[in-house]
Order: sequence, then structure tokens, then C-alpha cells
Amino acid sequence: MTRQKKVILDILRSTKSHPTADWIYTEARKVIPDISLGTVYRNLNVLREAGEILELNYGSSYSHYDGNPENHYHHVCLECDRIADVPMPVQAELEQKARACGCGEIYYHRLEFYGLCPACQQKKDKQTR
Amino acid sequence: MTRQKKVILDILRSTKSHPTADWIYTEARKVIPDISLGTVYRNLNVLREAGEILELNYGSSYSHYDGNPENHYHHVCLECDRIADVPMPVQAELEQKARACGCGEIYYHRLEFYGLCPACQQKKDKQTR
DNA sequence: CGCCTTAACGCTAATAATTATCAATTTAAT
DNA sequence: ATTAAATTGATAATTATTAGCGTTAAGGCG
Ligand SMILES: [Mn+2]
Ligand SMILES: [Mn+2]
Ligand SMILES: [Zn+2]
Ligand SMILES: [Zn+2]
Repeated sequence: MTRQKKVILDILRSTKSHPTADWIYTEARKVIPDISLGTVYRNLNVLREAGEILELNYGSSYSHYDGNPENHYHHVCLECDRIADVPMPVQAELEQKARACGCGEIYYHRLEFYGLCPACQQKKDKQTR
Repeated sequence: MTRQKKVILDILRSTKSHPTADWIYTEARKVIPDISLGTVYRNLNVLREAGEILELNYGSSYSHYDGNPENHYHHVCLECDRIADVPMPVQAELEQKARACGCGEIYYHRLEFYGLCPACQQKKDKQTR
């Protein structure tokens, strides 16, 4: 466990946002000013392979990272790209139903809801009114 | 509706696979030998915005495209990256449950199952035996 | 504590999917 | 047939991510 790796993991664990590599890089430089972006990517991959974080790819051209490696669901705003946790329990029966279709083995599933975050929803309401 | 756009849409609608832009490009060249890759990307974006196809980003570094724009679920093989349809009905109650969490407006959701496709599952069985 | 092996670092250049540009061509409405 | 607008193919640009490499620092052991 190097200093760089620990700082990156701490940053990810201490935010509820789901930041990009570049945002993590900016934050990390506040602690280790000469850390390199390559090191950020390298450690994000290492941490993902170790099961300590999640990498999220939801349509945008870059990955977002999540300090909570437990399976949980997300809401993605189509307006501002904000990703938020959806605090509902994991629906295990979905995997049961999918297995019944005989499409091979299933290890886990991902569920994302797309729409408008509360802030963008309000903004749109004002425009329509 | 140009010739190029029609060929691209036909290719997508006539396959059950979920091909990449590059595979579509290869197929399209069998019909229009001097079609360009830029035209393929341009029309895929146009078709997606028109709601005629789906773009799928499941972790891999490139997009897959789906000629069926109706919401449906997928199985992604962690071994060979094959994407297959999961023929189970869309679970509308998931959106009800998510709305109850108050995370903003929800227009649609996506659900993917990750594991091994039947072929890779068999391959792994043979190794273990 | 000091040595030593090895993994990780910072830097820079490379990769590769996708998008932007633009003159030339095609579409389709008049 | 004319013509204006939209789309094409070719090429260059963009950009997130990875690879290569000489240098540095973890952390195990004497
Ligand atoms: Mn999350
Ligand atoms: Mn499909
Ligand atoms: Zn928003
Ligand atoms: Zn497979």
C-alpha cells in the first residue's frame, strides 16, 4: 500500500459523488502535488481488480468510480450526467428470473435508472411554468 | 433516408448480435464498398437520437449497437464479451420502487446480467473436470 | 537501523475509439 | 431541370486511457 494508492482510496471513500479519474487526480494533487495522472489510472485499475471500488460506464465517454464496492443501484441524470445512489435493496429475484431464461451463468447484475436529478427536474419545471 | 443510412439500419435489424461500429462498417462495405467509417458513426448517432436503435456501453472501451430499440435486458459474458438478449419481461415495478426513494424523475431503466455465456460456461466446466 | 529486492512511481509517448472539418455529391422538393 | 439543404468520403483532430522506461520508495530480513 503506497501513499498514492491510499490517498486515491481515501478520496473515493470520502465522497458520495461518483467522480471521474480526472476529478480524483485534481483532488489527489491537493495532497500529493506531483502525483501523476497515470498513477491515478493505474491505482484505480488495481483497486477495481482487488474489488475495493467499482468502475461505472453509463453512456458517457469516460468512466466514473465508486468507493462503495457493494452492489447497489444508480440514478443517472440525462441533463447534467450526475450519478446518484438509489437506496433500494438489491433485488435478488431478478437473477432468478434471468437464470430461468437459460442465458448462461450469472454472477451479478447492474441496474441503472435514467431521468432527471432533483435539481434538473426543478429547473425544467420553472421553464415550463 | 440515404442509401448509407438504410444499409446500416438493415444490418443492425438483421442480426441478433450486438455489434460494434467497426463490425457494422465491415458489413456495410460488402454492400457499399467505399462507405466511410465516419458515415457509419454519424448515422449510428442519428439513428440513436431518432430512437430507432440503442447504443450499449457495458464496460468495454467501445460501444455496441442494438437494432431493437424497445427496452429489454442483456447478459454480458465476462469471458468473451458476448452480449445476448435476456427474454424476460420488463419489470416496471423497479421504477416504482426507485421513485419511492425520491432520487428525481425516471424515464427508463437498464438492467444487465454479468456472468458466463453458455459456450464459455461449458469451456470452464471442461477445465475443472 | 541499514541493505536489498521488487513493486510502484512520474514522465512521456503511444493507442484507439470517436468526432470535427470541409469540399464534393446526393437527395428531394419545387 | 433547378436548386437549396443535407449528407457523403477523406482526412485531421480530439481525448480518455494505456504502455514503456529509467528512477524511487515500500517493507521484509538480517
Ligand atoms: Mn454508488
Ligand atoms: Mn438486445
Ligand atoms: Zn441533473
Ligand atoms: Zn462467453
